[in-house]
Amino acid sequence: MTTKYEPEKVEQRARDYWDRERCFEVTEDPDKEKFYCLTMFPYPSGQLHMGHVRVFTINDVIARYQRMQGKHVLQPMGWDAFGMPAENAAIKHGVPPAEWTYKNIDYMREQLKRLGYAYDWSREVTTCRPEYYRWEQWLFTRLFKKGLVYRKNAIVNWDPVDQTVLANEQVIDGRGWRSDALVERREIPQWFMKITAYADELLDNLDNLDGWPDSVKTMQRNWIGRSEGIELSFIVEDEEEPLTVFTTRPDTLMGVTYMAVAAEHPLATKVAANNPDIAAFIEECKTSHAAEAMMETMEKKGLPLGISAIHPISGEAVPLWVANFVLMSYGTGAVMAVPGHDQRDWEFARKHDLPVTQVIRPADGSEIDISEAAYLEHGVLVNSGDLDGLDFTQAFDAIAQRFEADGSGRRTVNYRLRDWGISRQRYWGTPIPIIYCDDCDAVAVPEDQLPVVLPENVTVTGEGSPLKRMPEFYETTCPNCGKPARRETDTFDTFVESSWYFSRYACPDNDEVMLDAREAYWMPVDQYTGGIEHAILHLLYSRFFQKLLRDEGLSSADEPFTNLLTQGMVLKDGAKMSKAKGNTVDPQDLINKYGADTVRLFMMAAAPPEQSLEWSDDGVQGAYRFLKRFWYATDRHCAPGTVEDIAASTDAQLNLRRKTHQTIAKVSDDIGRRYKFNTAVAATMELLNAVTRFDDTSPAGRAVVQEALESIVLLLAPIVPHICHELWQQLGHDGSLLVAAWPATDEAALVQDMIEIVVQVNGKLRARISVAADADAEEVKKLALADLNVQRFIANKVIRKTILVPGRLVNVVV
RNA sequence: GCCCGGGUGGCGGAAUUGGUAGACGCUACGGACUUAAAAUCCGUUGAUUGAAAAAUCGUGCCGGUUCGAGUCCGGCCUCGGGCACCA
Repeated sequence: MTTKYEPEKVEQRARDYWDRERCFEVTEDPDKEKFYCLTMFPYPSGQLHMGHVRVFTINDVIARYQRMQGKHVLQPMGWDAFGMPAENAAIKHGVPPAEWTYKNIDYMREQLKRLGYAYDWSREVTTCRPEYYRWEQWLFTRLFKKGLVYRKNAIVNWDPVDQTVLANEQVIDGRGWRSDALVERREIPQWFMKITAYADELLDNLDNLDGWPDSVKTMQRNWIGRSEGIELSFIVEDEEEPLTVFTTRPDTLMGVTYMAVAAEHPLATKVAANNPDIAAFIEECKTSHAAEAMMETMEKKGLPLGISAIHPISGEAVPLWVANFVLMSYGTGAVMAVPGHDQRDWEFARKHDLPVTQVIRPADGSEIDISEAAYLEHGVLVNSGDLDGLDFTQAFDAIAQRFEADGSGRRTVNYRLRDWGISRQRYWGTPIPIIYCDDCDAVAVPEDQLPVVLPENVTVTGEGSPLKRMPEFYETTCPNCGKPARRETDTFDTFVESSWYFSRYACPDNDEVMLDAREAYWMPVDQYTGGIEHAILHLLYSRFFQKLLRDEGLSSADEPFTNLLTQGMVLKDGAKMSKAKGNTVDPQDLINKYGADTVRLFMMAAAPPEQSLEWSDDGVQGAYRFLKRFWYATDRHCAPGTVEDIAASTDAQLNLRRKTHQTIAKVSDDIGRRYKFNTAVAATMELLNAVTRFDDTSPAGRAVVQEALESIVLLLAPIVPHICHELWQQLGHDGSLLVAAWPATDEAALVQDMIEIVVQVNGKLRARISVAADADAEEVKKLALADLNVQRFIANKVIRKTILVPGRLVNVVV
């Protein structure tokens, strides 16, 4: 008699067991080897989407596998609970963001539990709770006193109708997403964290992150963008202040034919005062988008300012332009243009009939035509007076010395990385703990007045932050002088919360200190898994925060994440699934229909973790069918009763045993080293197929099947834990599968007498031959040449050479 | 525009260090079982040629290195991610 596979019931029983036994709650145990296994925590958007299921399942598989390896595994879960969607929902439905968020969290927590993830729920962290964000407010005030946070003006997207600051994604074709008004660039004062102070360490430490993908490290290196160059000053006619520029190519200095400043540059502002054309141009630049991608792709425009700088070597006048592609926030807001040796300068010069001068020639003496394109390579200087003939390094040094001698320039290092602007003019975020006093300026909220609690019962309209309309929030007194003062109403960028939550999981209940001794036990995270879209910002900010925490004496770890796995996106219709695009797929339907194990299995079988995965409803059936086959195969095998331990003897029995141990070896490598869960699933499917085909109910045959099925249960336990929990007991085991050890490969079972060798002639496959596993090279070649089909292709030809790849192939070259 | 990835049958993917291209699964088709359907089981499934044995072509495009290239090199095309206020 067979029992039906009913995933709903099977999974309920497994979950009840794990809950009852508190299987996944861990405490610090110095005698055990810890393994901290973490995914990027989710934003509580309402329901889980396929991207969540993918990343959480990947991480759960690793956590459960490591546990079977005997590690003491911590896998926590929490909520990145502040953010824009809650405000958008509030505008749309009139529900306060807090209420909406907590409701979503409750629903999504149940979904996660239904999926059977091995989380230690006792450590749950929710970033919108004061007991969490108070500590980042506290850290902020410490950094403020240390000088690592400061205030300066920065450009934002301003919606003049809604009277509010817009995120880049809320600007659509230059217009506000709700008001449809033309968006303006506006400068407002904002708080910044000095990430640039750690630029070199963030860059250098990448070399030690062996457990990170090269692609992510490369992206971060390029993002930091360290470049060595010279900062030098040009005297501007009739101006007191010289114009300072940074260049990595001082060797091209004699090729400077014009200079350009940003629209926001003081020189441009000054000229605009008496020049309506320039004023209009600057005004036009104000309506452009704040995002760099937009700046880089828009048409390069500029106007001559009508004033000139003096070339510091030749003494010639160099015309000054204002241009929309020069960024005020990068470098000095001014550039020297060398159209002969910079492609963008070249194109701009062509368009505006500015002279193009060649000052570099190729070192190999080849001819170039500067009128066709800019020559970008390093070479030898020409048309540069006494610098002619120098190479790049010599010219760099000569020019650096010349400027350093008279104090008008210096060698310096420039970074593409900018300081991190953390102010947001939004309500649903951590209040920035600053008080503004007319006499004392900006004052940090004293420690004993923290946290600054965000009021949760508010109405959000979409026109500015509700905090600005709440005197009961912003009216306060100066902690310094006691006079009436005003609280900061801006909140933190939500990346602040996600930059240290992984440490807080170690001690989420501590209301005395930010981090305690438990942090030292668990940190750093051994395995961090998350989307590739976070390759730069979140991961770089988290690395930065780790260094801040270390330098505050709160942690001893230099880096937060030892090993990083970046999973690809789940795409729908070729695009990233996102709340904004509304192309999400709700996995709940699939869970209801097939159970969590089927969904987990399908996600793992469909693609390797690092690749993006185009979502399709097909294929889930296959995963479900496999689990049913697995269930019935075990059921059928167990029905006759106890299995005796009898050694395999027939060829078929030995073959199945070999397949079993080949599979153990393969899956161990796939999960433990390669993180290729799709091929691990395929291998166990092959093994089950072999079990199903194996037709031998003799005592020895049943013993071999018992071993094969037990192996499948153990190998699949991390991926489909519920069904394995039940089948493990059915196979006669009393204890929990969770404490079972990962299976070991029996090398003796892998031994084969005969192996297959491929025979090629001139690299083309012509035959497969069977040879003794211990046959020597000559014997294999002899057998290869003796094959009839091989003979057809080498007949009447001279064998020039024979290549033998031991155990694999022979290639006969004729 | 710049940086980082990807492109293999009808589809998702496999091929781990330059050595059998298409494992495993899905779909489709054929068959078994059934009064019937569902479920399940068995078989076929890159293209072309062939009765078969087998042969030729084939991993986005063009070229190169090699006895041998999906894999390495050069140049393109195309799709995806990131570009600092989506998370």
